[in-house]
Amino acid sequence: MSVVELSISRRRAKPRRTQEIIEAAARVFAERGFHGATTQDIADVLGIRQASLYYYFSSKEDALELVCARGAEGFLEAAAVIAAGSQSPTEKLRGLIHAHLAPLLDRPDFVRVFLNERRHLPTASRRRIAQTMRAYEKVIEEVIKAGMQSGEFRADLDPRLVAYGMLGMVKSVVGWFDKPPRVKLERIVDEFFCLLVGGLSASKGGRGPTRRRRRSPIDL
Amino acid sequence: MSVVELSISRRRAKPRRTQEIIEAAARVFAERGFHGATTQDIADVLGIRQASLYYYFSSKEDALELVCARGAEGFLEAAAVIAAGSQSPTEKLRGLIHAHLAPLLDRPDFVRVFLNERRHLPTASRRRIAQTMRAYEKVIEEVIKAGMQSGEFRADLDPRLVAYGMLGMVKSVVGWFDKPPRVKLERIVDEFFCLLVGGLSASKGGRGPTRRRRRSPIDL
DNA sequence: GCCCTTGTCTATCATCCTATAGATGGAATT
DNA sequence: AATTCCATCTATAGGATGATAGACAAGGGC
Repeated sequence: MSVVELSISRRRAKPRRTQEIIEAAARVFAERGFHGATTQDIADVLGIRQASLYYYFSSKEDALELVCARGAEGFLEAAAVIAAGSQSPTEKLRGLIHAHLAPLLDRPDFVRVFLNERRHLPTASRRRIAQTMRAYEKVIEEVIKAGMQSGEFRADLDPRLVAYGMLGMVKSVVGWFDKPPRVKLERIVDEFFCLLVGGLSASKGGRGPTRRRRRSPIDL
Repeated sequence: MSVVELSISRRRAKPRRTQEIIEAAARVFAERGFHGATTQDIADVLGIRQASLYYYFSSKEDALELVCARGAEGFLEAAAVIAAGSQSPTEKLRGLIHAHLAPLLDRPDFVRVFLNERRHLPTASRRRIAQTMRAYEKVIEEVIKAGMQSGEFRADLDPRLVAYGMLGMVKSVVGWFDKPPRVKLERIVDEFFCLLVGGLSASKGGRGPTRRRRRSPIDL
């Protein structure tokens, strides 16, 4: 068996099970927090022995890194693509909200762990993620700034605070979106977008962006 | 010494030091999370022995309860007072934002622990706090509903989602308000209020609430 | 001077938890 | 059929951690 074949079979065989292991870790970390969770808890979810986990990761911290990596995956990239596009700042804002919320649908636990437990990562990877997130915030801030400069957004607010406010709003969704009563994610995007752009006040002449009533079949 | 005097002297003597102990616990819990923190860490902050802590609380969990209790203190009450007042919904909204942020000034660590670590409380107190918080959310939702019914707020948004959005926004402040570059809390209130009520869009006739330029000497 | 209270200390236990080492059984490969 | 590889197991080391028990020093009231 050649080296190439070996690495291929490794890439075929391991990932399936490894994925399951990491998913279990994500679930447990999300539920109890990193330090509140034991490797035994993870093993229980999988129905295997605690020590068997170490075949897949080399330490509990390592498992956290794997989970966080997947939880953080794509945020910056997706935002950067949207920001670099040719839409108006208002349209971009909608895209950014949507892009931030979309990962909650397919990997909520990973996102949760990434958001809540990343501070427990070893210094190196924590720094790396922090840097990525700063860049992410920057992207959003720049879109807001652009909108202010183009006259599309009001210019009397601090773009950084607006960015933080919006981020806080969307980040908090992870805490309740899958608890009853369940709200369709697309509706959250819609409402938050309208709220952010148009504001709560009814006393407006030309009210912000017209609300999209129905959306194209698959947009998510 | 009568029973009454005894209980008075207890309430005079202990609280000073007890306060310091709980403050240390709050600091450590805020920094490392409940399970990530050890009683030794708390003792180190105080410069005493780990075992000495147990003179002040009976278990680590008990310490968490004390910290969380103080962190949660007053939120619901302050909001209820504002909601019951005679101001307009718009004014009330400003008050609610302010009331939520104010505790960050004098006890940020307690609030942090309350927000991030309350899930690790023993079931009983966790339930109690959860209930209080639901009531708190309800108060905010009702103010928003009232504004919609009075025609002061736009009525095409889901009041619950608006409440969640606003809460997410203000809750996130605990994560960055005391990191450089520091922003005066009153300014955060102001900007978030304007953003929420007026929206980001510049295309409005009568723009939401006029921004308060200078505020009365002491409002906090 | 005596005694009680208060706050802290020393010493220690028992438990829990991560991580390692090496064995085992079955599947795949040769 | 023999060998190798993979995934899991058993057993356990080793350390950290929460908590208890009891000693002790300082200070105030009697």
